[in-house]
Amino acid sequence: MCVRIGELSRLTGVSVRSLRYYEEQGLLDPVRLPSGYREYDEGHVSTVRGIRLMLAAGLNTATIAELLPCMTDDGQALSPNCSGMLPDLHRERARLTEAVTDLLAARDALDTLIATTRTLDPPDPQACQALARPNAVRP
Amino acid sequence: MCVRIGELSRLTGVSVRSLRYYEEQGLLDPVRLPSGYREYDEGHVSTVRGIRLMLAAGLNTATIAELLPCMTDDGQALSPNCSGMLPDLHRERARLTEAVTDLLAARDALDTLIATTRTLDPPDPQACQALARPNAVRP
DNA sequence: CTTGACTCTCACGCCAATGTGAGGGTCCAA
DNA sequence: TTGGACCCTCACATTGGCGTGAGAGTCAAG
Repeated sequence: MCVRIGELSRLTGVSVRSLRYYEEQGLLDPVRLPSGYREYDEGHVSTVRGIRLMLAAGLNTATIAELLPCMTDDGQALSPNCSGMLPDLHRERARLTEAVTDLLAARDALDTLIATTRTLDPPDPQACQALARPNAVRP
Repeated sequence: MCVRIGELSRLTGVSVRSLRYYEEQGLLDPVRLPSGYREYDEGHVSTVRGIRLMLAAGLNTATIAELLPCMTDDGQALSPNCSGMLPDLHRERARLTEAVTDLLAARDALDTLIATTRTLDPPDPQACQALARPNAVRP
């Protein structure tokens, strides 16, 4: 299987621009034809899927670049291939957990606002001038 | 209580630059002395804390600017002052929930990677070139 | 009055991933 | 051979929260 960048883009749903960017960041290295065209194979499809997964997890390209060499293509996706990357993975996991904690804390704050608002439910909604002025701040 | 920006920065642990930025974004409006100096009070301290909480939760300043006018300072937490914001609050709550879901999904993906790595535990650790690079983890 | 700490307002820089567009080659089918 | 689809390489723009520095004013202590 030999595809050029446009086809790989279609296969993966990732923009051509992003594919070139991943290459620039050392995440992909397609074969170059004499014309300068990039040529990819099935392995690259899996790699791109792995990249997207990790990006979605909030990892940056530098981290992904470290992890990729440790992964092998099992035909469907990438799976890790060496245990040395475990500390990195755990670190990233901790980061995600912390992010979740932050979000939940903020959501709790929102919930408090919502609950209190419901119980107060002021008889004079007009009292909140801010409703008329989108950008207004504390009066 | 009357503090200027440097002291507020010390009280909140937020940089002077950030405090000015929050003002620029409509999140704070300190009194201005004739000299042009900003002057803050205790209420601003709580406001800044609220801002940091929401920023940490991934809300942007525009959203925070919408929420802030509906809060009053009760010393520790912030409580709502108008019910007109309820739909917005619910919308933000939903967004936060979705963000949490996404992060958890990403974390699950990471967990899968971690679990697979553990079980594979390759017989040839040297195969992972990443381990030899400066930024690599545990030698 | 001087000095030094503090403050002010611009205004440019940075990061990260990606969009966008210019200007120009390549390939293939009609 | 031509035209249109595809590809190339720059290179600048974007978004948001903030760092940083220049040039200048303010203020209180010595």
